[in-house]
Amino acid sequence: MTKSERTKEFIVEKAAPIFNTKGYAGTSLADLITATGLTKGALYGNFENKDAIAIAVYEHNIKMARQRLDEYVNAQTTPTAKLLAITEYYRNNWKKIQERGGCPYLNASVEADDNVPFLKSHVRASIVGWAARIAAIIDDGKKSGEFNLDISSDQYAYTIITLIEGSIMLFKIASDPGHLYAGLDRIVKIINEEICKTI
Amino acid sequence: MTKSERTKEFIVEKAAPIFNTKGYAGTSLADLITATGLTKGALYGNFENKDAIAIAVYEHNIKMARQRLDEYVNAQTTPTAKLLAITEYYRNNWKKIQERGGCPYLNASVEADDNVPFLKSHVRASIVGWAARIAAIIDDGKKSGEFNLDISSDQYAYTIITLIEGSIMLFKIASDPGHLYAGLDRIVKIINEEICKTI
DNA sequence: CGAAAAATATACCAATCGGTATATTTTCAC
DNA sequence: GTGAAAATATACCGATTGGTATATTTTTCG
Repeated sequence: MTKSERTKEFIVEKAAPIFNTKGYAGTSLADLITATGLTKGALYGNFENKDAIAIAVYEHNIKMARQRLDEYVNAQTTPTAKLLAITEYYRNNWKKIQERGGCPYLNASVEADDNVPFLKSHVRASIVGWAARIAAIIDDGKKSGEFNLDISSDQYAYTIITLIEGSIMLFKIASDPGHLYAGLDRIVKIINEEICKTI
Repeated sequence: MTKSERTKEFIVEKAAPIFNTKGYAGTSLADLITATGLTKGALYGNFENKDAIAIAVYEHNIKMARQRLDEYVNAQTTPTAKLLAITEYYRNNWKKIQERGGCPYLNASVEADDNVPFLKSHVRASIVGWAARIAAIIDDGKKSGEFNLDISSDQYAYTIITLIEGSIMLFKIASDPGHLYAGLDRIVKIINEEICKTI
């Protein structure tokens, strides 16, 4: 790993929580200089401009979120347990999520869709990717005979995301994890009553 | 209505879509000057500062959203029909919601919670108010014998909001009303299977 | 109509914005 | 160790930021 690569990574890591809490429009180069302890020259020597940093930070935030979630999911073997693990991840990590400024998918979605066009395609793609991973678990469950064959994997993947993001919004603004728990309970209910085969 | 009151209202109306699309941090005074056709003097003669305009705009956006939703709800007589009317409102108005820059609750929630502290209390209060109105409908349904007595009105109110906001997020970023429809369908299912008495 | 008051426009302010050109330092291969 | 190259720091740029002081216009009321 070259010096440049290491510095790039360092900048992204330091900038990540700033962008996720203050948003793209709310984050200034001065914020990044303070957070990294570097100078403008170092930032512009490693990234073309602020937009490029924002994109790298978003991809980093998503990658980290995916990794953390995967740790939970991959620790399970059955599709049912994997789906439930997603809810467990959020149940056990709401405090860290709050500290990090919330869900990067939600934050970036809301800011990017009208206001930060260069991020929109990245956000869109990352959410499609997330849904695809959940849908793949559901597909596995269908193949293994654990899940109902007559449900749409894609549809249920998006329902799970809807409930996660909607409840994170309420949880964040109310500073009450109860809202998050309620959303997760609803997901568990759907897994048990609709996704899993109820013989 | 004094001149000042009329001008204040005029400013708020013109500024409303700007703030809802570009966000607080993304909206500049220059934007407001362009949108209103007024000058800086007129803006600062009617509002103390940009924050005051943002608050007035948020309250206006919420008031309008509530009015539009109330038109749907109040057109119905039974609690069941009133709850379903909420979903119908979103089903019929997704295009306008998209044009206006999305749901002001969602937009303001996500931006305010870390970044725009002076708005946070307003957003929080308005969401609590919204949930209370939905909960009141559910309470009516309990009294009339239409709804199950053993469900939490508050809990179901927040579940409805969770599904609306989560699906608006997906709908906006994917530019696909199908995500919104799916969320609304889920609400209808919950109304029919859990809120309404199933004798 | 005329004068006081209210409202709006204009001109200005310091601070900050993102970005660049250049000087200096650090790194790395030989 | 040395010299070229890469990386970082410094100093600067014009544009824009939110905000204010003052001049001008418009409204209101007797």
